[in-house]
Amino acid sequence: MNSTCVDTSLGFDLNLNPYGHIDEKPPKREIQGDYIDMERKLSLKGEAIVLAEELDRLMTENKKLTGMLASVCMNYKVLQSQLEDLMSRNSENEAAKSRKRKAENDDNSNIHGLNVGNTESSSSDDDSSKKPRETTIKKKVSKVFVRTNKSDKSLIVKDGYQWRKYGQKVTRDNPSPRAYYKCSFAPSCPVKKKVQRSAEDQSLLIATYEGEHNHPQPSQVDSSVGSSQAVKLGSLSGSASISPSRPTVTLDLIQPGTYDDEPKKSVQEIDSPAFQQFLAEQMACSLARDPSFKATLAAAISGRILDHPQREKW
DNA sequence: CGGCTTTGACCTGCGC
DNA sequence: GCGCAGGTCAAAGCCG
Repeated sequence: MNSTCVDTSLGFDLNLNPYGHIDEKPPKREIQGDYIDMERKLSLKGEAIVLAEELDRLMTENKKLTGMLASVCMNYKVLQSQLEDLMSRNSENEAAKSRKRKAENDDNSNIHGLNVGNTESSSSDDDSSKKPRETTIKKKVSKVFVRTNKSDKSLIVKDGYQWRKYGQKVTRDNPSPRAYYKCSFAPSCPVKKKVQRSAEDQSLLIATYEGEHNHPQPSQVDSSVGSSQAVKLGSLSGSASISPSRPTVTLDLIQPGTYDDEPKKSVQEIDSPAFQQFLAEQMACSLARDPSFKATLAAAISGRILDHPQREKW
């Protein structure tokens, strides 16, 4: 996610004093000497001064807010880098675990991310009159975390592709079963998907994708309405599938207050305004938890408060 | 009736 | 070689 700092400069150009400087006098009118007119002039001048002061105050506030936003952006970037660091460490641990068990012999193909679904027999395959196992061929592996409701027991992760479930197992280190899916859109598509609830967080579904689709996303083919979603999802999952070292994306698909009516939130909802709003709230929440952000905010607020009485006595 | 899910059996790799 | 655990197969059942 690119953090683009929006220029919040409000551009206050209220044109409060069309005559340039506040002391600059307006064109003379011929009714000088009239007492009422003098009074009006004086009050107008005072009003102009007040407005100019207000303008000055707003500009200062604008500057402060811009500064605050810059600091928020900076904090966000720091948090993002920390998160990435944490995620990379986690996936390294995971990779080390799996290496123990698998004793991989396929590092070469991993480097290039090729050989996806390639079941051609190699020289060592001569003795395999059995089915050619794809487990010996390294594929692109990506993980996607999908947050669902704890009460939702289904192991369904909607990602725009068609999947056929071909197995389910209860694994040793996790009480919740793991579901196995194959891509059913194209018979030749080698992509497999494993879906299991996180042992630590039952509301978190972990979908592990193996391989790459050799066909476009079904929803992309279908309709123009679905295509916009499909494109977005495509880019999303793309960002999650580059390398096994940092291949994770978390989708928090719970929308407050709406889940009970619609238990299976799909990934497609990331495009909805409600999701965007929720995302914004989550970001705000994350930022609020950051001590440095709090300090910056407190400094800005206290500065604002201390500033205020000075202005009020004008 | 075709496609999908379920589920027990089977296969394979690994550690001991 | 044996046992264990993960992964896959395929028959049976379900559903639209």
